[in-house]
Amino acid sequence: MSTMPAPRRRGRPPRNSAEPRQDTRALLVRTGVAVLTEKGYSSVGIDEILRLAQVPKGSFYHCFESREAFGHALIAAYADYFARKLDRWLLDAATPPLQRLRRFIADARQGMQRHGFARGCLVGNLGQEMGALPASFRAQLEAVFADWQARTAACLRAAQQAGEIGAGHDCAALAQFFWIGWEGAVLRAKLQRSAAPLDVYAQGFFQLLKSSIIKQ
Amino acid sequence: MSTMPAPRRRGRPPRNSAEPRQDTRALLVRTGVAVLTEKGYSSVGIDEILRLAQVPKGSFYHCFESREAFGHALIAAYADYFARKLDRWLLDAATPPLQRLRRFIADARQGMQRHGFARGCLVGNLGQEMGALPASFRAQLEAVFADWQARTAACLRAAQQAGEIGAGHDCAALAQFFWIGWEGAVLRAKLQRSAAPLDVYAQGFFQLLKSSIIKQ
DNA sequence: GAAAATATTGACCAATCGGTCCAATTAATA
DNA sequence: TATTAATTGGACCGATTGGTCAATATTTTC
Repeated sequence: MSTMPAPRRRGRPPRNSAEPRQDTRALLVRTGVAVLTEKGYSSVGIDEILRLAQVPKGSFYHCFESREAFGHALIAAYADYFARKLDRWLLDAATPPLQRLRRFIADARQGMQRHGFARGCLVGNLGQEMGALPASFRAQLEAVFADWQARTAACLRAAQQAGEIGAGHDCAALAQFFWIGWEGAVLRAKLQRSAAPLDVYAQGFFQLLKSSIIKQ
Repeated sequence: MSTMPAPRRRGRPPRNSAEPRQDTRALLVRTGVAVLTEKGYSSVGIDEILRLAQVPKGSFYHCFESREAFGHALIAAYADYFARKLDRWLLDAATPPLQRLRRFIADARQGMQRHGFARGCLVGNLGQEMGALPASFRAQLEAVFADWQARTAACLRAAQQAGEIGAGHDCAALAQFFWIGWEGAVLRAKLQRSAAPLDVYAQGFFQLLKSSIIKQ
């Protein structure tokens, strides 16, 4: 988070400057994602975001209709950021498919380490909090998982075609399994402030990939 | 939750009646566990518990020093309840070890279904929220996972001795893997309001157990 | 230059938060 | 019966919550 000066003038913004003053909105989203990946939704008030981003309350409610709308925007921004990250690793044609997955995991691991294992996954956090969240979040969160799983399944099918994993595997089910458990691993890594849970989980998952399955 | 009448008289309680008036405390713990397994810690205020349990605030602060102390009591109660549940299944000598684990999973699955997949795991919930929780919770939550994993590892070792799983497996690591991923599965089951994530995860885990491992 | 459009600002609001405090009530003790 | 211990009950407190709004500042359009 670059808490740069970003003077932010009042009054109607000049039309030329890129989008119609998306600076403030983008700053709020960046700050919000950073805070919510660490603390979740329920425990973070708007004022905390505002204080960190140095944005007054009026500006917030100019950019977002409500806290709930802000939450939706954060999920969307995070999902998009993460989908691009997944593609960067999982579509790298120069690398064997299974190795791509390993590299994504290593990248995610490094990301958590960089933040001292304080930040987890925004979607996982809100998923866990679903019982206390506005109902509108549920469909959005489910869709994000479905998207990530689809991208992962495609990579696993590539691995299958490359002969890296057995033809008997159900790649969609494997991708589902991966993301179900991976979110648990991120949870534990946060709790233990350690990469060990990520490593344990990754090792087990690749072990599972090695097993050749006949019966579904 | 049996919201029985339980009139709860004021004034000094009679000494004979079991423990020195543990009714109110136990009621608060029961209510708290029920609510927090669904909504987590951060989003649940004391007043909500009090309203549900029909207990006035003065009684709460007579039983617990603070909301934080209440949280610790809830974790302890839940961990104890769950450890007994684990033992009931995993130490059942009349059943093959792997079948014991399957039965525990089936029981947990049934438990979630019974509550319409609204309630998850208290320890998982608070673990996810750790970034927003008082620091004192961390060690307690870690210890609970360590305990559950130890009980599970013992069952896996029994399976190993019975020849149900390969001798090459590291049972402690497998148990760790199981609980890391299982919490993720519970999270997803809550999000999707469906048992499917539990089933997908369980199937993958038992598939992993079937694979014989040489290299650790 | 006047008017309209757009964005910023922070004081303000009702509701709720965790927590305090003490009167009221009842049982045990003397 | 008087005193003390234990527990209930709920009014109250300062702080914080999500959200509103009128005032202000700036640019565009006429």
